[in-house]
Amino acid sequence: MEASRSVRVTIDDVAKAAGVSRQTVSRAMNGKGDISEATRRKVLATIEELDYRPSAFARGMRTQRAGTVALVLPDIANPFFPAVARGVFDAAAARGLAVVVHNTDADAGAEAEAGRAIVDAGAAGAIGFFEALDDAALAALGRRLPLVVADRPAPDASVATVRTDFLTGTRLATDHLASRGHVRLGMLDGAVENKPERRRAFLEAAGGPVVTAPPTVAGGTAGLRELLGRHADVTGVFAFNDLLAIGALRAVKAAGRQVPGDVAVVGYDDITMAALVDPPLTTVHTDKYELGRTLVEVLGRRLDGHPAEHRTLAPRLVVRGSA
Amino acid sequence: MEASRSVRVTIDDVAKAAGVSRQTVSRAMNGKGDISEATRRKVLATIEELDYRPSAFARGMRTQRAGTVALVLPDIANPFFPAVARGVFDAAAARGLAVVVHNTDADAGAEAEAGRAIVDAGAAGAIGFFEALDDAALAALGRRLPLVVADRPAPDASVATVRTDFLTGTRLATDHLASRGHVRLGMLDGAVENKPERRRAFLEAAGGPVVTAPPTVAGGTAGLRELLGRHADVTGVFAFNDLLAIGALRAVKAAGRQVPGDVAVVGYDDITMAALVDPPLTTVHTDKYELGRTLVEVLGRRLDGHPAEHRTLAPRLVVRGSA
DNA sequence: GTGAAAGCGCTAACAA
DNA sequence: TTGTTAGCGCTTTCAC
Repeated sequence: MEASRSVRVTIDDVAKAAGVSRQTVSRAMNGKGDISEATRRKVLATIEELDYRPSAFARGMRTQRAGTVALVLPDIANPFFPAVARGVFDAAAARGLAVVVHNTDADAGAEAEAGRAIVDAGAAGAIGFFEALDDAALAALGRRLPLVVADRPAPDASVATVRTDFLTGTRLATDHLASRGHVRLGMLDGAVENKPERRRAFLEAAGGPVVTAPPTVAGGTAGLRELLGRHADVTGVFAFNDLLAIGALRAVKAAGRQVPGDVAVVGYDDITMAALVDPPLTTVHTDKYELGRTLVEVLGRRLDGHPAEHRTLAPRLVVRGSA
Repeated sequence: MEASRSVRVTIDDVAKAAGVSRQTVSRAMNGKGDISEATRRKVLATIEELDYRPSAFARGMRTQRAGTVALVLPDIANPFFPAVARGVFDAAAARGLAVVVHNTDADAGAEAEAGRAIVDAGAAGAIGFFEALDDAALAALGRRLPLVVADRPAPDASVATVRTDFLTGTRLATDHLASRGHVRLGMLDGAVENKPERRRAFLEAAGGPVVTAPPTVAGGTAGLRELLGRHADVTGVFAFNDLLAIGALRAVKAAGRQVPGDVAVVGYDDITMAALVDPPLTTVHTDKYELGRTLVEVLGRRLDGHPAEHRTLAPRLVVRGSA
């Protein structure tokens, strides 16, 4: 008893079995060109019967396009991105698209290399977070295939975008801190390329000292120490993301001070962890799943021949215990 | 001014430019067959010069194998998996493999469908967590392509495995609780298919009541209430994973009782969140990144013609505040 | 509405 | 060591 020799069922086998030509089979399965309902049905039945699966390679060779979309992101281990990715996977699966993930660490070289790999692979399109690549390179990529970028301005009319409204989100945070009586605010900004909006919005809205740190828990701890060390009068802290905010929370507590009594902290993103730390983090919620879903939706419309769209997702403040 | 018309550079263009045959170009870039060092260098230089990129489709059509590996997992939004995925991405990138991710929600139908898609796409191999698919179907998949499964016994000699040692991990947890003076232990088991090991190990090692709940924070909260409601004498709780454990922590605190004073909790996995909750979670650490890396390594050896291997990763206990 | 011919770009097998 | 031949399975003309 041996494993069944798997000889590939080709379009010709189906054609022969259904008593039609090869192109008729192609027409039946792709729904293109004129074909009588009767033949169509017969062919489809034969396909089913023989369990025929068209070769992605052969098809790609003709069309120069695979049924694959690329998802580019800095770090899947950063809790913001899995939630986005989940939205991408679900929406892509619903459209019958496979998703190839490229992890770049927000490195310009890695992002460029990912772009090259994506083009070489003949992906139907690409979506993602390009945090280091310059506009020219991004626009060039957008000329090679349908491209939707997240949380970044379009470098080019051909590139679609989906953005979360940082300005509003930041206002939400600083207004909340102000409403709690904090007059001197500080910001923990993430050391991330191409993301000046939150800082700019903070400076406009509240105008306090800004310390830059890696967007991690450890970065938040170090950053907060530096911030309060240099500006002892700061009582309200706005962080670039929740990881930084959680680090800040820990630093405040470690210094023997109270949150939010002595120092209030507001984060950004509302990652799962935010609700579970002590005190629970007050943060600006962005719908990460929806962001992922929308990226695919916008790409899908692009694939269907529509022009590049630009969507914006509205954030909202979630008040918990930290501010 | 128009976008540069992108006419594809083919192997024939390179051959012509280098003054050799098409096959020689193929040999030069794939390092197969005999070729003189001089020609090889010349061809490689020409490739560079023309910026030639071989067509993945054409290559796949000949070889019936793409430079792609599939990663199958239940839910990228569950914090255990991003860490594994990161290890997979890094190791795959180092081998020049692209990674296609299939999110299955541990649903048997979705896992089967993912398998079909993987085979159809001509993936070089597949790795992942099949939590619902039966052994027969898994073995069948393993016959179609190199397959490495995580945290599950091999269904077949052709299927390689990488597992974390649940038995040892569970012992570590129950022994620790015992050493802290807890005589009556309970377990919060995850409602997950094909994962009886932790429960079995718990029953053997400590033998207390087991409550099953969805492996989430909410599940842990509900599960702990049920556990303590039915078995008031339980003072030490072992959870299937950290999410459940964190939920349990919250339930204990919500009931006005102390952790670890009244009830001690030990989790499993050591997700990032574990160190950040209050009290910090004592948990069994498994190296998720290493798991992902090893999955790719074992697949790579398979791809290089070696037989299916079986690796086991050792867990270790991380004592924090909750037990 | 359907079929025949052509060819996408590559590599395995064989010939030189 | 290098070149030639053949063909992977599909879709896009174009003819009927």
